[in-house]
Amino acid sequence: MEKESKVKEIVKEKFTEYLIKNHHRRTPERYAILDIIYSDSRHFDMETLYQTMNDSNFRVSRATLYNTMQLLVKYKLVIQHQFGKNQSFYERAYNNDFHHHLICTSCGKVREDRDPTTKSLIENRKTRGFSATHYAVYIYGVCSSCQREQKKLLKEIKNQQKNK
Amino acid sequence: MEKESKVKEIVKEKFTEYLIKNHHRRTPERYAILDIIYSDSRHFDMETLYQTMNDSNFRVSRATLYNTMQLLVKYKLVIQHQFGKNQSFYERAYNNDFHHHLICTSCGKVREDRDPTTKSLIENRKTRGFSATHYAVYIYGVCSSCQREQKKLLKEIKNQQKNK
DNA sequence: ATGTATGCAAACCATTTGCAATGAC
DNA sequence: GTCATTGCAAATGGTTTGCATACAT
Repeated sequence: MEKESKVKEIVKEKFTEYLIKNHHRRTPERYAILDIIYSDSRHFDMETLYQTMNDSNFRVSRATLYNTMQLLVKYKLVIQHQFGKNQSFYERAYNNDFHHHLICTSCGKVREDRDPTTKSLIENRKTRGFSATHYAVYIYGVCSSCQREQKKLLKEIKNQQKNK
Repeated sequence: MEKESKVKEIVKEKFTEYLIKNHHRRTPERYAILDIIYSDSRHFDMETLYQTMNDSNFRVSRATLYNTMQLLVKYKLVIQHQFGKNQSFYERAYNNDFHHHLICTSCGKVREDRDPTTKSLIENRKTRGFSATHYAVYIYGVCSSCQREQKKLLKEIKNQQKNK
């Protein structure tokens, strides 16, 4: 808990630094958005963020959300993902351990999976003529609950054929 | 060259097998699309595929393209990517060595980078309650030509400030 | 005071969908 | 002959944009 609030302070400082350096204004909206994002370490989509913001005491327009997310991504305070649908997902970048993303192609849910080995492997891999800043690993498959669902369905089909 | 045409034959057979098994029709459009895709080993977007198809002697509608791509992805003959924009990219799945994707955040170009080590590491990693089918590694950064561009720009700015 | 950021609504654009016509089975 | 597939055009939905207003500097 205590550590979390410290993280919030640090990213807030970093954000301030970037905003000043790039001659952008330090608006309450921007800080409110950053705060909400760093109140949770999981990934989220825009609609969820929009709802969460407006359920909290801070009403923000979608336009401002998109605008601010672009800044945060550029400043590397937020990572942007696309898990196969034409929709962006985001997660905080600072103080967030590297993890693979296990994406269920059946229900669309995304699970995280920490993997320090792959992390260091990818990080230490140098590629001539390319200056890497960040990376992502997406593993597609079927999650356990969808596997159960599919087995059940298969069984039903077999039973139906038997009863013919 | 010879090997390539053999690959085409094999995927064609696989496609036929899947289509029959799933009671889908074997239309000339579907085979023409598969053929075009396996004429190139690089990734491509829908618009490019649409143009390529129509520049060749086979005119196909966008609807059919999207429809067929869904099938090919489902049958794992094609891999679908999203490199950060709300647009899908595709590449053939069969006989295509695993590679990382180096995505330039400046110009958007995507380069491939073979890496057998990471491949086996990810493949051998078992995750409880998740049955993985395929995976992708995206590395974001700045490509060499954009790095040069940026350095040049920086120099110009410095010179301008000097001349003031 | 100046001009950037916000909020709203309209525009955008890749993708999906509805439907009549076509053609694989 | 039947019904899945095609092609077209319209709809969808996440994201972007234009513009008047608000407010950080």
